[in-house]
Amino acid sequence: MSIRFALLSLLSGREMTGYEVSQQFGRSVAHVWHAPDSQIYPELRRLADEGLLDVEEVDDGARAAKKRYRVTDAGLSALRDWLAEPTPGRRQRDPAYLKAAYFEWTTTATARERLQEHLDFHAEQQRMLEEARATLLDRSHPTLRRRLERYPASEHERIVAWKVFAYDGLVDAAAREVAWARRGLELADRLGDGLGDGPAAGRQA
Amino acid sequence: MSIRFALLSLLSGREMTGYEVSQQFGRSVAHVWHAPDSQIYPELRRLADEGLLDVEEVDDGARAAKKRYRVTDAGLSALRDWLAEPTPGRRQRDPAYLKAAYFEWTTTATARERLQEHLDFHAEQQRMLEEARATLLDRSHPTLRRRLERYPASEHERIVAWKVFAYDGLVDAAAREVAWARRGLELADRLGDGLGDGPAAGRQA
DNA sequence: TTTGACATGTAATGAGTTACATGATTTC
DNA sequence: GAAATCATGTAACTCATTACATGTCAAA
Repeated sequence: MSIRFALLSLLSGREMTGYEVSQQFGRSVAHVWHAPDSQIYPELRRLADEGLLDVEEVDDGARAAKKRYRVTDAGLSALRDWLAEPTPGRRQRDPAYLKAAYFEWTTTATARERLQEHLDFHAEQQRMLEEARATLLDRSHPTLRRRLERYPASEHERIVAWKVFAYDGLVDAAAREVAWARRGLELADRLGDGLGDGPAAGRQA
Repeated sequence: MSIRFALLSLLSGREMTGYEVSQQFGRSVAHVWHAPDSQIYPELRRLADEGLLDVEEVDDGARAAKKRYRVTDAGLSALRDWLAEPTPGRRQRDPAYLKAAYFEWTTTATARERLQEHLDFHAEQQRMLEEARATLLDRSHPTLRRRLERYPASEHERIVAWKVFAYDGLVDAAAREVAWARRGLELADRLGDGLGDGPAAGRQA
């Protein structure tokens, strides 16, 4: 259900067409909440149907009719209500950890592959997040700039501070995953090639 | 799709009835992969239908007929194949971070509530995970004990090491969430009560 | 002339959640 | 006699994923 609030959050910065939303989404909110186009467009329509967004058909003649969305007062108030609601505790559900806990069933070589994969993925995530964090800090992030323009300078620090805080957490999380995978690779080294009688060898007692 | 592998993983330790699975699940695998009963029972049946589990109806007279499940060779090989598959990269999707990035739309007091909630939740998670990790390390964890009994002592280290490694990562992750929430509370202190012209006050430029 | 960006989706499927249903037995 | 534990699910729903569908315009 958060997809709608991710969209309201993004649109709270400025009005956008559906296409812009789908583009901007990837460059900003997606770092905290991923969603594909096939979820974005229908949800925009639903939000409009419920009066949380205003739609304006922008017919620029030639091109396909685009729609410009703007958050309504009802939309803002839904956003505030959501922020004021307790956040349901997140369920543990990461396949990488599930696999790791049962690496006994595979060879050390395979475990190493999975860990290297994990390392590469989160190192790349970390890089992207650090980059985004930097453009927030120096206020060069385009979506943020447009957002700040609407508020007095006295508010800017507060707005930026929370976003940087969120990104700090994400960068840390990615770095932690990288470190974990590294420790796993070291453990693989210590365990050696796993030859022997173990479950990994396919024999059971 | 990981629910089936979570079940195969658990049952790879020893055979169990559906009820035992649902109980043990909560005490072991659930730390890495949460699932409610309503997902467990139907999935056990599906796994049996596909030949990855053997079922034996245990009719102990009085009680309702229980079913004892045992992993088949096909089941073990499915488990190994899954471990050998690349793990799809995880999507960023934590409502706590989404909210934090848009705390500008609420008061500092509300932000503080959300952060305290986050802190409490993950502190409790950390406590539980540390406890579980300790019982793995000293081999007193009942599910682990039964598992180890089936293998020669030379294999024990390897089996335990990966599990402890997985739990290490989870403990770290929980600790990191706690630390993040703490930094957020400090930020809330620095930002003060957020009175003023900001979006949180309900006025837009 | 082909590629890529613009622009908006639908359809089918799969995964996960919540709430409910049922009845026996053991323990207090 | 009531409550907890044993034992197994179904049904309805929401949420998310994957794959596909359609067509225009601008630039190389």
